[in-house]
Amino acid sequence: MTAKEKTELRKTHILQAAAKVFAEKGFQDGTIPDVAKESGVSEASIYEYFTNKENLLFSVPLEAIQRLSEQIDFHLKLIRGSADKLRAILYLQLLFYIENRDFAAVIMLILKQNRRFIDTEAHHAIREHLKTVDRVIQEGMETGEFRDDMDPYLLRSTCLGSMEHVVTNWLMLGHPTDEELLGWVDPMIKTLVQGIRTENALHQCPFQHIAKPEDLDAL
Amino acid sequence: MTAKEKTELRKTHILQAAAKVFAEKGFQDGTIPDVAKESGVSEASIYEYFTNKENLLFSVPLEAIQRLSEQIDFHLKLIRGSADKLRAILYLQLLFYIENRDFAAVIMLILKQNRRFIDTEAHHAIREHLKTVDRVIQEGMETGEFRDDMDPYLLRSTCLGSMEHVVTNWLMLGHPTDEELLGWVDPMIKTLVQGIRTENALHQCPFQHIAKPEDLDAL
Amino acid sequence: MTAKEKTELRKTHILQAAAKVFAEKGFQDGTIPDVAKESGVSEASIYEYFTNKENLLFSVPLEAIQRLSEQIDFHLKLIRGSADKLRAILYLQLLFYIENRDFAAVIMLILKQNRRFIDTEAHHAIREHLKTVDRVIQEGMETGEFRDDMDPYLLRSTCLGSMEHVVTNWLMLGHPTDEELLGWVDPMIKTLVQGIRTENALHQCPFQHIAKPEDLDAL
Amino acid sequence: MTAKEKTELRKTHILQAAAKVFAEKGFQDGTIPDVAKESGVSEASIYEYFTNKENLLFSVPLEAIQRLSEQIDFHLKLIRGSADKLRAILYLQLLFYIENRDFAAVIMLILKQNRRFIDTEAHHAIREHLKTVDRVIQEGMETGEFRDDMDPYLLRSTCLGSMEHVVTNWLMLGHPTDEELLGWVDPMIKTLVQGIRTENALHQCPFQHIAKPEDLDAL
DNA sequence: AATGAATGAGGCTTCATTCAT
DNA sequence: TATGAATGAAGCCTCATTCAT
Repeated sequence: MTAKEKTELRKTHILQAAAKVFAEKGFQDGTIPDVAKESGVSEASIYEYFTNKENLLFSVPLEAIQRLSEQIDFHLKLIRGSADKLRAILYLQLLFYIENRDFAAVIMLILKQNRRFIDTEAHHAIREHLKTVDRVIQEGMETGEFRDDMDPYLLRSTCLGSMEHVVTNWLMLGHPTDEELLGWVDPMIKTLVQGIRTENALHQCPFQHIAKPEDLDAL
Repeated sequence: MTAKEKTELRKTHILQAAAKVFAEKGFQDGTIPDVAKESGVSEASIYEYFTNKENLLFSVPLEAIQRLSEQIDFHLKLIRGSADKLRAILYLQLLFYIENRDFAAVIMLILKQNRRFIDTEAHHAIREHLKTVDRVIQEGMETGEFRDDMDPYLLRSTCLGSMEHVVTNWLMLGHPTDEELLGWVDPMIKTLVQGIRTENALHQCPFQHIAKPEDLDAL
Repeated sequence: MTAKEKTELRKTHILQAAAKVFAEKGFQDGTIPDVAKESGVSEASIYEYFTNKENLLFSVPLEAIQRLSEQIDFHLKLIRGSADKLRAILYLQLLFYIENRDFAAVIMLILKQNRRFIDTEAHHAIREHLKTVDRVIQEGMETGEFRDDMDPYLLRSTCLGSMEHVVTNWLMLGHPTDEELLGWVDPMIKTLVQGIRTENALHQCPFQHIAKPEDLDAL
Repeated sequence: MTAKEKTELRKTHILQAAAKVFAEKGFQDGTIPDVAKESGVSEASIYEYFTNKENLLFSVPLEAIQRLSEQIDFHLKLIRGSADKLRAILYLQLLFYIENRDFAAVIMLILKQNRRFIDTEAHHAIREHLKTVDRVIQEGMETGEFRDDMDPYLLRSTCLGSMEHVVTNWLMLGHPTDEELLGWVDPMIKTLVQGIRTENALHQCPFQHIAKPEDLDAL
């Protein structure tokens, strides 16, 4: 028992080191020797826990994503209103990124780009999480809180894309600060929910002349 | 004259090959030998045109971004209405990505992640482009077409983030098809402009109880 | 214990191979692959022991010089008379060169020419050795065995320069044979100590008219 | 005629550039591109004048050595006394090195180490120069100005070795200054001619017990 | 279980050299 | 004659990975 726990601890330890190294240097520039140094574990030992360098990379977000997912699922049960649920998702996700910056960098900057990541258990967990978001959106449409004349996938993309864009800039440029970042959740949600246009502009949506006729009905 | 043109042609040729290689394999897994093979030029010759592997990478988007930027600037002059202008920007950008898939992949997947890219001429061109977007948003706020109670940076992030998210998925997952992708411009704009909520929900924005008091006025 | 010894042995082994390769081909023409082949060790392994090709080069003479230095210091304690001490120094040094031809070539032909070698631990050891020579000369002047109207640095240069010239030719031209070389120690010392001129010529040193007045007293 | 002169000028120009480059960086680290840049001539053009990089190197000292040799030969005719002649040789050689530092570095530091240099026309010129030195020494022995119980080769080695040692240090360490260096000719000659020992020590040459019996007679 | 030691594989890069103009 | 352009060849070095202890 203690032996197994010890092993598990060591593994976590290596994963944290890997997250830091990969976050700082990227996957290819971050080396196994780097991870060994950072974790204080020998190179050979890393291969006792992970079959591969890539396997190590893919293992970095696994546990974290699951934890985040569970957390979100739990909170969603306590919230009524689709917009509020959306808000909670973004909030918790941002909070998680802030508290686990290295993981965030690995997920947002490195894994996003790796085609093989898609076949991974971690990516499966991400897709599960996406389903949750989809469910919230679906629910919002069904209850009439959200428009139902929009592509749900686009809606999701808009929500997540906004956040990811902001997070990526935060990771790459160090802007804004952690606190400011969290403070942006509400404005972000507000923008998404209310839309850009003013009330006056409500009935003269200027691009509609390009849209297909059936879109007009949707207004 | 012809000699210089030939040289320029060769350079462009190498850049296209590099774009393809890096788009397919990533920066580190794509090798100079790969680019040499793809372009039919010797490895050594590549170094006649580019000082570095990284310099080669950074040169890939340079000309393309400038071309796109000029194109966008030109079209914007012909369009009235901020929303329509936003739409044109997204449309042209998507069109460009579709027509230059490799460049798109290099910009969206590879360079996004490279910290040194920020100090690059190409990145400068990108920042210039961002300024154009900002100007459109600013203009929309000033003319009253857009709400002016929102952070312009967030607005921009929402627009671009949505598109980038979609493009990234298109690049990584091959979904949707090229035609579908272009067809999403209008729905995307619509989502952004109109917001998510229904008319009924207009006056009961559910998350406002968290927002600061002055936000209420803004409604 | 045995493990450490084995490591040390391997290192020495590589150093000997390196000495041979560099002695035969020079530093630049002698390659790491050459050293690998000569030592029967893989290229990569060489980098386990030495950070650099240059570091490998600089490590070649390190241990040898220290050993020689200690040997000389030990013998000097047993000898009276500055000329005899000088003789011992030259003798031991020549003997060492003969017995370690590759090291000799590396020191005399290759390192002599490398400006960065000066900042090296090995070069420090050489400077220590030079101090020993200086001390002998100083002592000879103080005891009255040597003239004290000469620049000690020049005296040292004459002694070492003579030897180095002979050794360099021996290394480059293979002339004279090893035995002959050792046999030259006494004539060399004799030449240095007695000077070139005959007794008759003692008082008509022809170039003195250029020398400073006080030099005349010294005669 | 003018065409030929122009060609000759260009060649000299390249040689000077090569001397500078090789003197500063060594033969291998100094590249043809370096020489091209330094001389303002294209790389390809260098190959119009020299078959090889090594041929370029070997051509660097050729003309200079011949010029120096002729100069020395000329001056020697004007001087009586072997010691004075020796002095003139050292003086002119040092002067030449000082005035042609790059050539000096190439000869002393680079070519000394190159085995193929021996088969070169320039090396032939050097050997001719050595014969001149030998002739002076021989003459000194025959006229009774120099001892004739010494190996002439050793005598020459002592003279040249002393000088080379000093010059090498001057080149590598920048010590002494150019003026000081020339001022050392007389002390150097004095040391060589008079020997190290004092008059008192004349009849108790301490190492003689090792020397062969016939050496005793020489005293 | 943990690791020191060893290496195959391969990438980036540089240059001497050639050739067509 | 002069050179811009092109490249084959090769070296240094790094690292993921294995294996004996």
